[in-house]
Amino acid sequence: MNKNFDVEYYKQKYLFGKSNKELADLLRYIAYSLELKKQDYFRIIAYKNAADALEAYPVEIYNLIVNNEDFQIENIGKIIKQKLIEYCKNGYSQEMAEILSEIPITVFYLTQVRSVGPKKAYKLVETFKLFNPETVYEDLLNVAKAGKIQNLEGFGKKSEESLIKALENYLSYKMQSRILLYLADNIAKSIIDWVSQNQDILKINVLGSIRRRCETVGDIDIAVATDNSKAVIDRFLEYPDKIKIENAGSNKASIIVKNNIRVDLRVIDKSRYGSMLQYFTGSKLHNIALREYALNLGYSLSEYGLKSVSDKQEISFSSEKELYEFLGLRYIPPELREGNDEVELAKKGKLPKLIKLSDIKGDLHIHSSFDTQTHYDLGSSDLNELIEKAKALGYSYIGIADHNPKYSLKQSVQKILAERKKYYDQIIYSKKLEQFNVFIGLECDILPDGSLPITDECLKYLDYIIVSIHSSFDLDKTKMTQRILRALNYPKVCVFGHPTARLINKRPAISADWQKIFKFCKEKNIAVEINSSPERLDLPYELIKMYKTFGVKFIINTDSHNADSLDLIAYGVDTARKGWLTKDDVVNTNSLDKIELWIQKQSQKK
DNA sequence: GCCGTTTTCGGCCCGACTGTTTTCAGTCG
Repeated sequence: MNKNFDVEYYKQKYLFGKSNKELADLLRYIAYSLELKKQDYFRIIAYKNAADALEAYPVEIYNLIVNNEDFQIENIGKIIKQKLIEYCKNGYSQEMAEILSEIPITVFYLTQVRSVGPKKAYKLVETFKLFNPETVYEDLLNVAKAGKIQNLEGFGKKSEESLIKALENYLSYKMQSRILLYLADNIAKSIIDWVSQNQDILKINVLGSIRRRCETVGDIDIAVATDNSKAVIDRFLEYPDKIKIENAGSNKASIIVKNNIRVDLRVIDKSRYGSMLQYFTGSKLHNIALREYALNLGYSLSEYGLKSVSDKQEISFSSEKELYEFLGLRYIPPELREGNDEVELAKKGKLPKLIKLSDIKGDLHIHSSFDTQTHYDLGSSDLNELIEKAKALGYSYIGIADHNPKYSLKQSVQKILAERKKYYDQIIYSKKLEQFNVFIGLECDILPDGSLPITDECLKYLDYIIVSIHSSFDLDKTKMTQRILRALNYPKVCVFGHPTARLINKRPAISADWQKIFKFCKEKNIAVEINSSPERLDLPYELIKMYKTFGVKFIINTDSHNADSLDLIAYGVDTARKGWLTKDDVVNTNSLDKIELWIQKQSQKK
């Protein structure tokens, strides 16, 4: 018997990985396995739903399980939960192994290729004996290139060609993850600018995860309202920076652009535009919740509108607002549509009034070009340029938080900070600022033991300190928590900078007892930073939402290294909105005198 | 297998696109 059919093979420890995404794939493979064995349709659906829910769940459940912490996820009931627990604790689950073992593992591998589902994968694996998991993609590619696939029943020349492309694509891009929101924004803007030059466009919007302001984006979706869909789609297909056209119909077309990003354009008449906008903005979980809610009112919800269950009458909506209002709901901003409890709260009228970009009155995490002899990058703009930019943004204050000088310079650290203060004070004085202030801060490393690389004598040259982690990211949870708490206890600390220290797609969040840390921040009046840098977006929105209920205050900063980057504050505001924050939750929505008072108070504390 | 303001049984979303077919299957979102 081939090893892939053997239960023992599927008992290799963590054969499918530990992340939520990988665990979700594992559940999907079980669904595929059941599908191929023609088992109960709804049992299959149940595994797929569980997989979707797990993939959308914000906390890595592997960590929860190994720490014996409980979790409740919609659509994951007792049975699947128990299997996940068994898999995470033992490295495999007996029952899962049994279900999977009737199908070669290479079948599951092939389902990762676009346009290949379980049935095609199974047929290909069986026909061409593709049992080697190490080389299955290359093996199939060779078979396809040899022209052997077009003769298979249900396949043809075209499907052979598209399979070759899909495989080549998969092989060249399989290492690539979802792109950052910031990059997706730029691509989407360029395409929208191009398409919008067509005269037949009545409305155009970006949909999906970009519109919900998710930190990363898989595909880019765009909606257009028009009476001439052919002209709009033709224009879209002529987009000059496309790599290829994926498909093109009368209501929808897809192209591939740089970074192997797929862009879908959906076209609809003006009268039903609101329904389409709502439907394809998602998220999937939000739509499920909304659909259930609508069904209770006697309507079935689709991308075309509502259909009365009783008399089949269709109702269309030209705007999203009308749709939500018709259902008796307050308008739900796209950022909140993640399938938590937003539908329920919209019904009760209890959605928060989300913070807006215009609420921001200043930015306290800016790096200037003054040479503090740090071992990090300096900023490239000087204080004059930063003040001008901040004024242009309508700010009342900024805080310069350069990196601390190198730790090895011990004796001269104080001297560098003294010179810096003198230099800044001169600029501030000479500019005769009115209704505007500059705070002189410092972004200070939290050393591995929780101490800070400055002496008490340095404090007199500083208005405030941001503490943040730039090294030793993998301490265990207990040590990391102690480390952070010690640093937060230093005098003049006002801000805990980029708390999880994650870099999206590059470095995972540190492990720490956030509950303990944020409670401490609340007690000490320390603001928890929402760092707007597109590759950080740290604190992540899930944690913001979770710990907002503690009453801790947040601050949205850019961590800018040049004046232009002050504009990126919008990404921090998006993240705050996604974390359900209001103006009152964020300290830098406060006026200058309130901020001055807060900073003074922090410096008087021991 | 999941879920419950119809709660322990009996329901569970569905339309578009592609390709191969000649009325449908597979895949995707």
